[in-house]
Amino acid sequence: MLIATWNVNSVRTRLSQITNWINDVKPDILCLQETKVTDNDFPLAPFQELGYEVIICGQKSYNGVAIISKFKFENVNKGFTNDIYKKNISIDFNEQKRLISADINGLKIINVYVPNGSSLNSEKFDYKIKWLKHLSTFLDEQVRPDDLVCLVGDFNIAPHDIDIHSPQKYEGGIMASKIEREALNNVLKGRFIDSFRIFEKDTGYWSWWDYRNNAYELNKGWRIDHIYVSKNLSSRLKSCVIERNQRENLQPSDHAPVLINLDIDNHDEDFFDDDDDLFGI
DNA sequence: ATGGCAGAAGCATTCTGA
Repeated sequence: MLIATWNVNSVRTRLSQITNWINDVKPDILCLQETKVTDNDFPLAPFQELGYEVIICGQKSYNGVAIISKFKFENVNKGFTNDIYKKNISIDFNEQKRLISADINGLKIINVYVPNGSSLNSEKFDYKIKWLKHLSTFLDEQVRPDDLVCLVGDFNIAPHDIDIHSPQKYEGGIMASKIEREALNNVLKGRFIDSFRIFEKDTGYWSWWDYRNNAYELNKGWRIDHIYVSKNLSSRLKSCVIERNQRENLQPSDHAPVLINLDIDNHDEDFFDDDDDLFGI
């Protein structure tokens, strides 16, 4: 089962690149961020024509998330759930469309677009940290111990120094600060693992390159897009790759897709069933 | 310290992103 996340920086501008990539890779589930479009104007048909269902949670100009799936959706949540939501009376975290989740083919898929935060002394940074705390509470209440969970998206945080091309230059700054990393760890709380780091321990792998300063050509990137899976899925992970060639498209997104292959189609029980059938022949 | 590049809104230029 192929599951992907991609900050596309406008689904309408990137539409043909996304459908081309779907035709090429044929993911089972694709989570999008920064769709930058209202639900009324979201281009559903191109994905439906490829045999996918779509759920969307968008707004005008900014933010916006969507999930595209070969399988049907159950228990769809757009934004934070009401029970969580009403506990915070100071900030309306559902105003900005940054969260969508659903149960898909036995998995709980949670797609996030974490706020960027601008700079450490800004109000936006304060919002980013509070948003992550809110997400942590959301997970506390939504996720059961035995759930099979994929928490994916653009986290706008490099988890470690090896996830930045020049860690000394950006040390302690936005997307690299201790405060953000601790807020992220509080979300993960030891219950999730970073799929990419199961397969690759080295530095030099990026999912985002700034449009400015020729960053892609100079390979000055950051790894800020992540696929976290619950620990009970770790033995099912077959691969995790960053599709960096998508950053070489004409008029590309500044992010590349991240893709995992999860072996949940062949449970042990199924193997036994197959064996029984074979012996019966 | 600032801008650089890109998208949306909307028609000149501003806001936002990371």
